[in-house]
Amino acid sequence: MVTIYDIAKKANVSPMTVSRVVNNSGKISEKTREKVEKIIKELNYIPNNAARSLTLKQSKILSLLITDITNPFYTKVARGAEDKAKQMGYRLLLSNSDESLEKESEYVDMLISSGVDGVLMAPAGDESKKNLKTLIKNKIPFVLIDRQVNGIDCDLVIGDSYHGTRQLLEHLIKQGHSKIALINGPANISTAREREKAYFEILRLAGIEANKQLTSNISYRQNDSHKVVKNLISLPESKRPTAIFAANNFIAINTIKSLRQLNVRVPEDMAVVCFDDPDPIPDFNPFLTLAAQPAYNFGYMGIQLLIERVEGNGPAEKQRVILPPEIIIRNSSMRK
Amino acid sequence: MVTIYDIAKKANVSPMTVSRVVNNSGKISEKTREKVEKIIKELNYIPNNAARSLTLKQSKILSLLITDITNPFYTKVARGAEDKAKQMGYRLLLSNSDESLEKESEYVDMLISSGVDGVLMAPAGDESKKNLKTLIKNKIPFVLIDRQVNGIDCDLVIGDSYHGTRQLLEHLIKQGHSKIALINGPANISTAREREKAYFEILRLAGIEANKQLTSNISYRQNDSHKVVKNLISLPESKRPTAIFAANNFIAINTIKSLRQLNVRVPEDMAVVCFDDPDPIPDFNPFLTLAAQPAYNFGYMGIQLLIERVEGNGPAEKQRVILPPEIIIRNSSMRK
DNA sequence: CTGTTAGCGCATTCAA
DNA sequence: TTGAATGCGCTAACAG
Repeated sequence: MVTIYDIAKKANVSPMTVSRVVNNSGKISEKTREKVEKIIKELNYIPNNAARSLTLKQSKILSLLITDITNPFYTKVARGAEDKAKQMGYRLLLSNSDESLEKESEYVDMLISSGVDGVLMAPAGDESKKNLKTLIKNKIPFVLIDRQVNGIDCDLVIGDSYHGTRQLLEHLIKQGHSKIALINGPANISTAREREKAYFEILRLAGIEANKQLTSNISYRQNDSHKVVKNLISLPESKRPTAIFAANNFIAINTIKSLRQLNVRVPEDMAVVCFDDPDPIPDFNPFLTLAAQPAYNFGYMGIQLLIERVEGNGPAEKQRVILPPEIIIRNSSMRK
Repeated sequence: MVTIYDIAKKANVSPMTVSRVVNNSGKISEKTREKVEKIIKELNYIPNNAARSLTLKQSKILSLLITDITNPFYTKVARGAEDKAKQMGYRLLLSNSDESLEKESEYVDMLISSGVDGVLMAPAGDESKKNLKTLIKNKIPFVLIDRQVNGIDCDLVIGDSYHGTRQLLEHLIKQGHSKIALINGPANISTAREREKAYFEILRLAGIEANKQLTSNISYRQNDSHKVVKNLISLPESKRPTAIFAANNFIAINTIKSLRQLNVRVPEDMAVVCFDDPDPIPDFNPFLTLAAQPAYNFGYMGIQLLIERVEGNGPAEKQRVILPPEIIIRNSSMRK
């Protein structure tokens, strides 16, 4: 490994001078700078970050802790986060909590131990509070994306569940649906709670009586929908829904898979709408009606807020960025 | 920040003893261990990795450097890599080269500077040789996945382009196609070269005269296919292909998009097959006929080989793992 | 079984 | 404008 000492010796200067050249700090004569830089190139010197972060107490590494890297939503978040981080001279450590609190907890410890400067996190659920407290105790700034956590006041980049839900449901209602089921994510995740609240409110405003039998909570990522779908289908005709509002993309896909297995046609027998595009390439399967969230921006803006905190030039009060979804109406919800 | 010194003082032992407890190394009396562990919990001590890697010259961080995080193929690779890394007590730094040599080069410098113990990498192309040489110079072990690089002898986990191509083409031929176009990835990527070689060989074996006009090279990830598709379509009927072999999932999707825009029906007017599933959730759109590669295993085994190298218990000779694809025949290639 | 010494590579502080 | 001393938090090597 090449160190500043090697450079220093060869250049006949002190290690400190080399450090100054590398970091562009202090005053250096043009001559020595050139001499040192030449040798740096010659020897292929690359600074040792472990040493640097030990002295500086900062690593220029940020962490993105998400819950499901296979979900195109988070994949785009990662893209945005990475781009912004790179642009600002930070590296990004990407981790995956798998919607598991324990995994999240393990990762948080890892991250602290790795000395990351900040964490951009989609919390696994409300119980993530414990992990966030750990971050606070260790003075590591964090920004939450996509989901909030009760009792934690911090910078946020979230979507607008209310308006997304509203537009989706109003579209269904306009299509003539009044029995609309909600297959929701877990109740301990803020987005699910918000979507459920909006669901009931909007039905009420539309003069539709909501039926608790039509709502359920399952995982955002595992394939738990089959039983739920079966239940819905087996309801007596008078109660059976004609439309399903799936709280996210994976639930929607698995729901449609289940419906197909049960020989229920979409959209003829059942309309389906959801949040977030399941497709890595947009518009390839122009089928699902959905509320597309600007995932890339969740990541991009999230990192931006985070870096402001890390570098200490953010405003005193916490910032809440709310990004509106775009409703895309396609076949899965259209009466033929 | 809590250090071993804080623990040591409170426990009335030496820092070294604390270190031993933390690392489970050496002999420690049950009594002192308990005492120390209690205080560690009490003070919420988390080891400082920068310091540790500075002394140990290893960070327990591996890097996964891929070319496109939005591609479900790599997303699954990341999953596999992460799972194996975690299981072995390593963390994973995930980076994205965007198929760009310069980005890759920047990342390689970053990684070295971060002191990663090893790199699992899908090289952007043959010119990645330069970046790999940098790794070698810095004595950082690496394993290549998905793609090889001319002139670099190293551990590999790759797919079987020949057999995948063969099965795909034989299927098309069995369907009665003889004018089969190849829309390939860039010629400086090994998978593209291998698929092209296989393409010509298999056509020859089948007694089909290949026509260079029917083959082209575009990017694996950008949407470059439109012009190519247009050209193919505008060929005189006697030369116009009836089937397209797309070298990867994104090319296939973009190709189909273009075909739709040009009012060419798939599969009625044009069959399409490709490598790799474009869907994050398998079997949701049971449409594309494809050679599905075991992406998860690319990552999982890649990390396994890498850790063997990192820890110095790999075999002397380089290991080449070749994972066969699974052919999934669906509608996009079926004559009605 | 436990403690002391020394040094990993770098940048801050102070001195020249 | 440059350099020397010092310490960041940790562990290997040695001593007791």
